[in-house]
Amino acid sequence: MDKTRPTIDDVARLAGVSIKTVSRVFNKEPNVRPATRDRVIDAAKSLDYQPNLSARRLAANRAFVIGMLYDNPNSDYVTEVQYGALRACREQGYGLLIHPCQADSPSLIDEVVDMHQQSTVDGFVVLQPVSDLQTLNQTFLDNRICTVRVSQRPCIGMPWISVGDREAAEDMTEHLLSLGHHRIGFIVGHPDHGTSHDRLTGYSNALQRHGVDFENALVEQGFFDYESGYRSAVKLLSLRPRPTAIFASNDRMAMGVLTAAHETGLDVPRELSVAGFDDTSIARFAWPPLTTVRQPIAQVAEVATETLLALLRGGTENVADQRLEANVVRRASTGPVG
Amino acid sequence: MDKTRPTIDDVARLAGVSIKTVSRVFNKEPNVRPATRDRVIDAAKSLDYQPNLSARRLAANRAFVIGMLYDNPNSDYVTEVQYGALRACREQGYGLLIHPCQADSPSLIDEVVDMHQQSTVDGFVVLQPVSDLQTLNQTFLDNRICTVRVSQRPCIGMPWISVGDREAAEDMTEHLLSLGHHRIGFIVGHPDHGTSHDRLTGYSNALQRHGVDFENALVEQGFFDYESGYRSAVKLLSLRPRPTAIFASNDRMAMGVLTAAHETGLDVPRELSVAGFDDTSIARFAWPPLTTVRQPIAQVAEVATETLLALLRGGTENVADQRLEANVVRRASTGPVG
DNA sequence: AGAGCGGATGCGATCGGTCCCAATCATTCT
DNA sequence: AGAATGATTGGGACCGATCGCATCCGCTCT
Repeated sequence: MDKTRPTIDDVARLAGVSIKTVSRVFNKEPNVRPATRDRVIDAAKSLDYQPNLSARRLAANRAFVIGMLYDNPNSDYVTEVQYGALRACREQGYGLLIHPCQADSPSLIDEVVDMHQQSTVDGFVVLQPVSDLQTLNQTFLDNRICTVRVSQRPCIGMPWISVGDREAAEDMTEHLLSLGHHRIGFIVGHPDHGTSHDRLTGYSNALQRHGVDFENALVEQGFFDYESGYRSAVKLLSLRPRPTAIFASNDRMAMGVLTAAHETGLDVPRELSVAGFDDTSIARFAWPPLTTVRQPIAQVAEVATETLLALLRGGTENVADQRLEANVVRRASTGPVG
Repeated sequence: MDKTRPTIDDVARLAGVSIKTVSRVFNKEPNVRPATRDRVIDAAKSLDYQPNLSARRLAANRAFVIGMLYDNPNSDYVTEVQYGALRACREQGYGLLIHPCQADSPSLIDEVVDMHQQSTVDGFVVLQPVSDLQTLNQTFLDNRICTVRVSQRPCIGMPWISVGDREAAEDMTEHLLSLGHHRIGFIVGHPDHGTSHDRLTGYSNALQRHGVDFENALVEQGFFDYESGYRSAVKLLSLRPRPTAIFASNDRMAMGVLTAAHETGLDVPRELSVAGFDDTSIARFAWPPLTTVRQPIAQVAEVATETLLALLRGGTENVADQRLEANVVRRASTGPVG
C-alpha cells in the first residue's frame, strides 16, 4: 500500500482543475466559482488531503506560528495566558511557540530577531514586564516584526492590550473603605513593573475620593514576592494605631501578610482584613480564602493573539488597542472593622 | 539596500564550493575536509547566514519541533515541565509546541495524528495522565510517531521516564512514623492516575515495614482537588480515635485538609500533622508551610525531551527508560505527636 | 605503472506549495 | 454587433534547502 500523503497535485487532478485553483480554495481566496470550489473540496475530502505546512511556509514565507515572550514567575498567570493564546491560535490554524526568558538577558534581542529571521515565528505577543523593555520594543519596530504588547503603557507603533489595574485597585480600596476601614496599609509591587504604579494610584485615588488622607507610613515598598510581603506586613502591623486592613499589590505578598498576621496572633478578618491582587490559585486555597482582584488573563491573551493575527493578515483596520476590566473577588479574608 | 537574507547559494559562491558542501557543514555531516569546512564557516559568518528553517523542513521532511501533550490542571507542574523541555530543545535548536488537551476528548487522537502528518511536530513528549491512555499510545505505535512517555507504567515499544513516587510516599510515611504517628490518615489521588496507586502502595509498604496495621478506615478516596481533600479530611477527623497525621496524595488535597483542620480548631502540627505531595507553590505559602514531596519535574521533562530527540535522530542506542528520585521536603506542617 | 579504494565534492532532481501574470470566457455597455 | 469589463482559471517560475548518485582525486598496493 502507498503510504505517501496526497499532494495538491492529486487533488487538482481529481477535481479536474489546476493546482492554483486548489490553492485558492484552501486559502479562502475570492473569485472561485462555487461549483469549482465544491468540486475541489470534495476531491480533497475523498483523498483526505491536508496541505503540507512546510511547503506552505517555504512558499509563502510565513511560519504560521507566533511566539509568546514572557518572564513571569507566576505559573498560574503563565498557563492561563497560554490557554487564551492557544484558543485564538487554534481557530486560525496557527501554532504557538512559547519563549520564556529573562527580561535582563543580554541575548534576548538577538534570540528574538533570530526567531523572526529564521521564520520560526511570524510575530510576537509580549507580556509584562518584557513588554516594557524599551530597547526590545525599538528592535521590534526597527525590524518590522509584528508585535502586540500586553502592558499598562503604550508604545507608539504597535498595538497594546491593557487591563484596568488602576480601576480595580480603586474598587478594592473602596471595598475596604465600605467595610469601615480607614487605616488601610498598602504594599507596592516591584518598582520595575508598570502595574505597580497603577495599583498604587488606584489605592490613593480611592482614598482621596472618600476624603481619607493618604499616609506615607501606611505604604510599604514590596517586590511581588512572599518575603517582601511578610516583611512589609511586619512593619505595618507594628504601627500604632495598627492598620485594620492591608492591601497587597499581589497575592504572593498577601500570603506573606497572612503569615505575619497568623504569627502575630491576629485573627483574619476580625482583627485584620487582607486583600491581594491577581487571584492566583494560592488565593483560593489560602486560610482564610483571600479577597483579591481577578484579571481576565486568558481573555487578554486571546485578544492580544487575535490582534496579532489580524496584524499579520495585513488588515491594519481591525487592529485596535484594547482595555479589559478586572474585578474584585470577595472572599473571607476581608470583613467589617471589628 | 538589499534586505534579503543570504541563502545557501550565496555562502557556496563565497566559499567557492557547492551548496551541497555547505549543507554538509551545517548538518555536521562527516567527510568534509577541515579546510573546506572552515572556509564555509567563515563565509557563512561574514554573510551572517542562517539556514532557512522552512526550506530545511520541506526538503528534509522534518519539523525540528516537538510537541508536548498534557492535561494537567496544576500550573506549577506545567510551567516547570515546559521549562525543562525547553532547556533540552534549545540546546539542539528544536522548538517546543505545547498542546494542552483534555484526556477524554474524542478528537485528541485525530489532532495528534494530524499534527504529525502535517509535519507540525516530529514527535511527542506525553505527560501523565495522557500518557496512560491506551488507545492513544497504540495510535503512536501504529503510526510510528516517535514518542516518549512520562508515566509510572511502561508501554512496550516506546521509552518512558518515571519518578520514584512509591519510594517517596514510603519516605514520607516513614517520616511521619518517625515522628511518633501511628494512626496516619491517607487520601488517595484520582483513580484514573497511575501515580495514585503508587503513592498508596508506598504508604502501605512503609506501614507494613514498621509493623503498623493498615486500616481501611484511615484511607479515603480523593480526586486530586481541593474539595475532595477537604471532604476526606472531615471524614478522617471524625474518626475516634482521631488520626494524628494525614498524608494527602497531593498538595491541593492537603490544602483541603488544612482548611478542615483550621475549621475544626485543630492546631497544625501540634494536634494534627499534614503532609502533601508535589511541592507546588501553594505548599510554600500555606499556613503552616506544608511538608510535601518534591519531584524533579523539570529534570524529568528535560530527560524525556533529550530521549525523544535522540530517538528522532535515529540513535536507538541512547534511548533508555529512566527513573528519577523524588524527595521529602520537611516544613512546618508536620511535627511530633503532641 | 595500473588497479583498487575510500574520502571529498558537485549535479540536478525534488519537496509541495504560493503567487505574478497571462489567457479565457461570459456579460454588459454603447 | 463589437468592445470593454471583470470574474475565473491556468502556466510556470520560485521559495531554499536536502539527498541520491555520480564524479573526481590522491594514495596505497602489487
